Amino acid sequence: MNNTTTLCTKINGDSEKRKITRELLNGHEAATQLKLLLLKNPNGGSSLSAEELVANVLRSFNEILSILSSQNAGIPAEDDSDQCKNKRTATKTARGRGCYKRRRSADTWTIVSLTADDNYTWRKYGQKQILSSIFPRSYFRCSRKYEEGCRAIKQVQKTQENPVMYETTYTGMHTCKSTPNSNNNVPRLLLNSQNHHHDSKVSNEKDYYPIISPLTPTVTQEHAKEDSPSDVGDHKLDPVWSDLKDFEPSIKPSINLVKNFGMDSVHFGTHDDDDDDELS
DNA sequence: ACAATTTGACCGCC
DNA sequence: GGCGGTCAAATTGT
Repeated sequence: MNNTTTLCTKINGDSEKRKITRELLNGHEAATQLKLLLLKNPNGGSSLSAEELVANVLRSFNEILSILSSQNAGIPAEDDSDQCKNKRTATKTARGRGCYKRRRSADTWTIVSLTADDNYTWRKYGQKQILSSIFPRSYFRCSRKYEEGCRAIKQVQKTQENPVMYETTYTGMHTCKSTPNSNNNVPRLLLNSQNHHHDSKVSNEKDYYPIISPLTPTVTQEHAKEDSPSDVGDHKLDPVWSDLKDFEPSIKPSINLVKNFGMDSVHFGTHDDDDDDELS
């Protein structure tokens, strides 16, 4: 894969490569054990519990993402919206409406999962019907954007191939200090199972959230340029599990899904676009 | 009353 | 000019 090659060129040093490889393998192994665990035998031949395995998977990928993010750390976030006000002035939009600059080369990470939920609080700011898909694309930004200047945004869209799956593209890292959940690295799939409401803060997502456990997100990094996606690694995967609590009694893991957690489905790619574009 | 979402308009990029 | 991303007023929810 060229993407992988491209990624490796950005890794600083062999030790990090080795670490990434190790973590990928570790995560893969944990996912495999989890698959076995969930498929049939409660103990799956593993000495670890499902929660431990999941935590292991998450930890591995978080570590990787953290490493990757460190490649790009230190690139300062640009201030929102002010400069565009200068640029665009008041000819059309006195308050700067429509005044923005696209973020073409920010870090983007795509997760294909059975849920788009996560533990961050997102504020929906738009939804559009996209030509390439019959399903609308929803746009979210971190609810702490204005409080803490957090620049994380995400796009959520059902996949056409498999409408129960959601493709969530995260752009930029969380610069807010919000800790989405106190159980940051502890999957909650077996916790709080009684309630059945997908009331993440993003209410409209629940319109098409599946009530199926998001067992195996496919993570794709499309860009790795300006911000470090560590937040993505630190927290974003967790959310995936948050909906499990709703589905816990009837988890029916899919082999197909599980296999997505194999290394083959973790795609890290980079786009070499210019990186001066920013959201307004 | 405040917060979050919806939705049409606006704008940049291709 | 079309498409996709963002803004913000209006609407809805808590």
